[in-house]
Amino acid sequence: MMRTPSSDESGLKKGPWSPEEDKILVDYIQKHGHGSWRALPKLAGLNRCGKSCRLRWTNYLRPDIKRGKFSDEEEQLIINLHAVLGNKWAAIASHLPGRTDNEIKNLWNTHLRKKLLQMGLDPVTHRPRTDHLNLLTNLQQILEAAKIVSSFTNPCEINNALRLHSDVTQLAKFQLLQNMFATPSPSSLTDGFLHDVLGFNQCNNLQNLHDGNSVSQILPNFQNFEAIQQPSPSNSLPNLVSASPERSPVKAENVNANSKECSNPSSTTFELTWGDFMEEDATDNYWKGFIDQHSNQTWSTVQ
DNA sequence: AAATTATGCAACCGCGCGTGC
DNA sequence: GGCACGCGCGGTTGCATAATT
Repeated sequence: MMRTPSSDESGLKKGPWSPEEDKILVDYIQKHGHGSWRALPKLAGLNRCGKSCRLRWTNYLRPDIKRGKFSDEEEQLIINLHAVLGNKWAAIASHLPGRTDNEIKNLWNTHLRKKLLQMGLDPVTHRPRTDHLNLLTNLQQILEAAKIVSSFTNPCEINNALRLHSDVTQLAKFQLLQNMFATPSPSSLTDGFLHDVLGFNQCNNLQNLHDGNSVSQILPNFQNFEAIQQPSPSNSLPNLVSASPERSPVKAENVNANSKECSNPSSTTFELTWGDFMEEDATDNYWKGFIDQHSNQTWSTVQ
């Protein structure tokens, strides 16, 4: 780990610290305090710059440092503090005894940032994401489903799978719009975006209308989606959802009923729960398993 | 089993701020 | 006011290790 030991043009050592160097630094500071960091290396007999000594001490050698895995409580505290303070790692660290700004910054960049993204939250604003990248992620999952659909040979399977695919597409669109509506004057909510990406026609003035309205007030065919949207205590949602629906059984036919953009609005007969959609990874295997299961059991009755 | 890719994290770097002259 | 210096912060790097192919 770390860099290869080396020295810069001034002859000072750089890179990882040896146990001997650590001991010299610890011994010196325990005896004399750090005083002037700039003067410390010479006084202690270290071939390092003062900056390197300060970093090594504050991030690793300080006796009050707490090492080891962050607890769930600590992680949640960091997320909460980050929502208020932003990337002020030192300020955040001051609320977590024994943790350094560097450690917290690393934790954020390697774990917490991804965690928020997976929850459909923007790691900068902590608000639901409305950017195209998130949409593309959702659409990618839909395309994965479509890929599986295309592997079917039974016309009945294809018909039912396409209906499911249409429902999921509608759901993704609905959630994207809902997140956009939650943002004051979202820059991405343009007519071009709505037409080209979501396929909506006659969306003039939607940008102006959105403030204070719910999605379904403007687009009535999404009423049934909105009816099932509820806040969720869960913090582990796949990218498909940005808003947080609670696990609640809903018949697929309800989803389909008002989906005018669905090529075949007739209802399906199988039952699915939103939990099936929301709380599993939308992977090939997941979709395959999901579709296989339903095609084997109830889909075959739909002709 | 080997090669490749992804991840974690200690350490470095540049910049801005505060302080003293 | 302007300059120099020291310090601390946040962003980034690059290596070791883990995971995947």
